[in-house]
Amino acid sequence: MKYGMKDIAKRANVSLTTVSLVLNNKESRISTQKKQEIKQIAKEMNYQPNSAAVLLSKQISYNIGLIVPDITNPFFTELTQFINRKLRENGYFTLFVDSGNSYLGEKQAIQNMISRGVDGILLVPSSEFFSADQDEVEQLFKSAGKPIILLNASTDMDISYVNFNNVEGAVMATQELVDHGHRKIAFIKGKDHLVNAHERYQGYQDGLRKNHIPFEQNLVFEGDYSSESGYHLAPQILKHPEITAILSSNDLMLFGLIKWSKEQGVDIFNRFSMVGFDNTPYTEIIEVPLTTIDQDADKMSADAIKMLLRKIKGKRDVTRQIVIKPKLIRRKSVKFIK
Amino acid sequence: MKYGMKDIAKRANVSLTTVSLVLNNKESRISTQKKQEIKQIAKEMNYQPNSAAVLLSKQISYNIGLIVPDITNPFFTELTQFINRKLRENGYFTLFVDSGNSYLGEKQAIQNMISRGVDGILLVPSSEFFSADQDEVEQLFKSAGKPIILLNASTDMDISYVNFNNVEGAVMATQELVDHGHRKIAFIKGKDHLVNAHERYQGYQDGLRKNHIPFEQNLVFEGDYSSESGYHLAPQILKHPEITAILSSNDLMLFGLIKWSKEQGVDIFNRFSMVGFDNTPYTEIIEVPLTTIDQDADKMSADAIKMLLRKIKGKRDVTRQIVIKPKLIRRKSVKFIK
DNA sequence: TTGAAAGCGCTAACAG
DNA sequence: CTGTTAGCGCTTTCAA
Repeated sequence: MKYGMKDIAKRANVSLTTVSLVLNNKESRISTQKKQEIKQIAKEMNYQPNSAAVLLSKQISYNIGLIVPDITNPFFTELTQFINRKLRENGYFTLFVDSGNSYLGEKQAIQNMISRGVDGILLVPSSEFFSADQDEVEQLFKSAGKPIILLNASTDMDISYVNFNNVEGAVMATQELVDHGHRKIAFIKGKDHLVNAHERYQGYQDGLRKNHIPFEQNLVFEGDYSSESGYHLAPQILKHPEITAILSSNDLMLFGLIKWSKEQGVDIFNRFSMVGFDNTPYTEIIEVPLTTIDQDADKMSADAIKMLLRKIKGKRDVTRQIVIKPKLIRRKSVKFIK
Repeated sequence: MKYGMKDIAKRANVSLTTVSLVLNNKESRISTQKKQEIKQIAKEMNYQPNSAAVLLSKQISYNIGLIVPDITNPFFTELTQFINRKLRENGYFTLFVDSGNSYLGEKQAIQNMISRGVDGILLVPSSEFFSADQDEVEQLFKSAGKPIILLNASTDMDISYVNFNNVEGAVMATQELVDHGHRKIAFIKGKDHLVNAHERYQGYQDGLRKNHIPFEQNLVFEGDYSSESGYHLAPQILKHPEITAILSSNDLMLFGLIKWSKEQGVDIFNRFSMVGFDNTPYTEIIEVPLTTIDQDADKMSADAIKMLLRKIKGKRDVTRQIVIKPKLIRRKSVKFIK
């Protein structure tokens, strides 16, 4: 059986108000004795507040929406786990949606979440997000009426976000390769409209320039961050005998490449030096552990949550953006050129 | 600005009821014209129903709770993604919680979800779940007052579940190894109280017996399904020169073993034939692709959802259990003994 | 120190 | 065919 405040009030011979007051630890001059008693009864009856009712009257749900493009991507998996835990520690619950990497999915998710009364939303935008009509997006955000924060993305729009410094990361990665004597470095990029993809591409070019290595368009290959796309790109890359190293916009695409090589019996690790992006966990168990750019997902999440909770608590926080420094993790996939 | 039914009613010069009726597509003799008009206005005002209010009056939230022990485990990741999508297709939203593999986490999650008015819960129990007091668990389920279904687990309690036939899977795996000439087969088991772990252990023993191979207690090692536990078990296993093959209760523990070997420079793939459990995606990109037992997570999820929605819709469904046949996926980690 | 009552946005009898 | 009204469970102002 499910009991409500009314039942407790009856059992304790007090009014509904009294019960509400003590169960919410509100300032009041109710005798300590009565307080104890009421709390005791509530416990006995296994009282659980009906949050729909609370939401309706307080307009606070203690629910936060989380939208990621693809939970299957280990980087997002870790992020989700961390956010879920952190939110719970702060008394919030997670409404989770995997947008299926589509803007439509994101839009529906946002509207649904708002309709469900979330107090705020953490959005890791898909690659489609930024190719959607900017005005529509801003409209969507405004009409939500609740704070929404972007993770793992930057934007010119008047929206708060926390992101990594992707340019810097890619420069570091490129430098690492150059330092090992590589000059013909292939780059696997993501779709252009994704700001992160763009920035990593930018960093790759900057890194080349810094070292006076000419940029060659035919050494860049475009995937979509999925393992499959790396898989499909593999044969094209292998066609270039001059390439000695590969920098990939993320680990996953490298995994696809590796899978293909495995199937074809080519010794990819011997053929190329490689560095990835994301420091995805499986990077450590593959044949030769991958050197990669670590994006501290936990820090990003923590910052985003802090920001969101501040906004929720009504601190008239202006739009802010946080940019986090990436780190190079050296493992075994980069070798000196022969 | 956020508009409600009242605003629409005012704008359309009709009563609240009328609006509610047409927006919910209820049987009514309201002129088609008025219906169109109202819907039009609703669209213009970007009306989004307040689901707290709906829930409060209808007692239906169209929210389903999903609890998994560890979203980081690729098997659960895939499950989560599938469930999330499937539920959305059915008009439901997912309240997600990573229980951190603890019974306390699960209990809190359940209570929280109920308090938030979910219509039902899909629970993938942690390894702690079954070591909790059975009576308390049954009590918890009863007091929830909403249908709860177990995934990836079996139980004697009066609870519906869908699970794989783990015994059969483990027998198949063992047989595969035996068929390749192995007789000294190590087994990495999970914690005993987890029924699945127990069943896989059982299957391993059955498989041995069927082939008249004596069971040896000192060839079995206990982990907890995490990659770390495999990592820690590695040195112990390597101490046994007689072992030629390893059957692991899941892929993850094998991954841990591989990681350790990598660090120590031992050629683990050459040393042992191995078969895992779960057909986790990364199984394909590691040095030598893993032979494993495939558990069709999508089928399991689909069955569980179907079952749950039936219960929610009030079909007085009795407690039912579904058991799914596993499949052996042959890759490269099993070789004939020399 | 405590209680009555209005209201949050929507649904569903019941009346008209 | 459409409107009135009484809740759903809880919070909060105001009064006692």
